[in-house]
Amino acid sequence: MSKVVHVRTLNRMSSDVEGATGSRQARKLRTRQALLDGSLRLLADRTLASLSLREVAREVGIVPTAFYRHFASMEDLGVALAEECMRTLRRGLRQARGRRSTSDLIKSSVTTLLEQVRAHDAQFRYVSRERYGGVPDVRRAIATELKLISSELATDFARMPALTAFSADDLRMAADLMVAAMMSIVLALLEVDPHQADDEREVVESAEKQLRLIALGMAVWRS
Amino acid sequence: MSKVVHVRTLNRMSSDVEGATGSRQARKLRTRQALLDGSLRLLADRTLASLSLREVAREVGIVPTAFYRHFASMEDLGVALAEECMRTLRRGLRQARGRRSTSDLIKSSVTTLLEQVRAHDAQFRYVSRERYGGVPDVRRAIATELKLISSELATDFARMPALTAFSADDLRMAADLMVAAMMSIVLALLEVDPHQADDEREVVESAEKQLRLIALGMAVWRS
DNA sequence: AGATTCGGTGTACAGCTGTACACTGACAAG
DNA sequence: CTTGTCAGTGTACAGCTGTACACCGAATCT
Repeated sequence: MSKVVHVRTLNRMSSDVEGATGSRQARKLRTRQALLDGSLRLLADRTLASLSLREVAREVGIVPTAFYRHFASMEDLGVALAEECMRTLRRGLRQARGRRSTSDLIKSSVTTLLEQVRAHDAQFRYVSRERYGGVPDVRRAIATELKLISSELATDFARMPALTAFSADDLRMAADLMVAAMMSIVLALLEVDPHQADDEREVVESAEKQLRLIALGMAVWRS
Repeated sequence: MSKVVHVRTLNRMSSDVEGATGSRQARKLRTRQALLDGSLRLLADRTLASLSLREVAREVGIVPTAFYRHFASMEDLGVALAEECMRTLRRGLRQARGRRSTSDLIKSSVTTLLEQVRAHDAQFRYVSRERYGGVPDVRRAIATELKLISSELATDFARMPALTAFSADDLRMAADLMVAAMMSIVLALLEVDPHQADDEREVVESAEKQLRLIALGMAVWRS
């Protein structure tokens, strides 16, 4: 409510207000980002398909027709949003892989995953909701990024001395399984209430065991 | 199109036409089922959230307001549809487990899964689409049924001599992982074109390997 | 045979949707 | 200083939505 007035004001006032400063293209970029952020806010517990153009325009405080200055359609917005979210996610995972503690790789992976999910709740919710339910283009965008994550993991596997017995195909297969398991863990984490520390711990422990089970299988695998 | 006329005719004509026969409650049940079937047809490549009451009424050839004689809302219809689909799926899986070939359990499981997916394409699509994207009640209905499948698998595991080393919790954990892997296989199968036999075979083989990897892990697991 | 139930119909309305069209005024370029 | 660009505005409209309301007529009950 107040937000609407806020932004609307920003684009009108001459100066001294953050929203109205910057070059024209900078301002355009800012409202574009506002559209993405506002959509994500509205998508906290709904599907993209059930979100109307007018609604997001209202949320960011622009008139409906102005939406078209930034996106050709809601579907377009959805794709851009998916790409932004997946970029965030992939960055998080890469950073997670970077600080691998030698002590317990799996434990630290799950911990980092938990941190990421809690830090980027809305993004994870959007992606997991649209991954299969969304319009084709959004689905494709997400699938592409997930494939990327999977192959990054596969090349990571390839560098591990313990996994020299794996063929390239099998590395891929194992990475796919690992990613699938992690996605189902993400979904379990999203469903549990963070305030219920016990429930959360239970999910985390089960997740660690599942990954350990897969790792165990990989240790005795022969291509 | 012609369907609309068809059904509309059925409910009007006096006799000799299948649609107008039977007791009143039988007829009611039949249109209720028609609503479920029609919805599933329309949901082939869309979300429940994007499907309107009027649309499904049109599809089955009744007037919009008549919808309320059968369901209180589209959400209600969605829940009923989810339950129906999951019942079908669970029956399929149970039957799959029944005819376990001693030769290769995993291979026959994947084969049966493929058969089931191909036979009940629309149901699988609906469930996997609404599993995370749907309205809360529909999600809950699906989650409940999946938990059931998982625990059926867990009790199955419990009867296997090779898995006596597993605690009850760990059996559950392993079953959850197995179900998660199978769901991701289902999704891969839904995405591949059945006419592209090579692609399909590739997915099947990868699926078998993934399940084998998990089984291998279970074989060397110690609670 | 008469009364009741109830799946189905048709009309109606307010509220929302996407988007076409003409506009304004601050910025950027010449 | 003039001119063009373009993110934003406001109005307008047709089409869709859910659902309230009054009604009908065949199956069912008494």
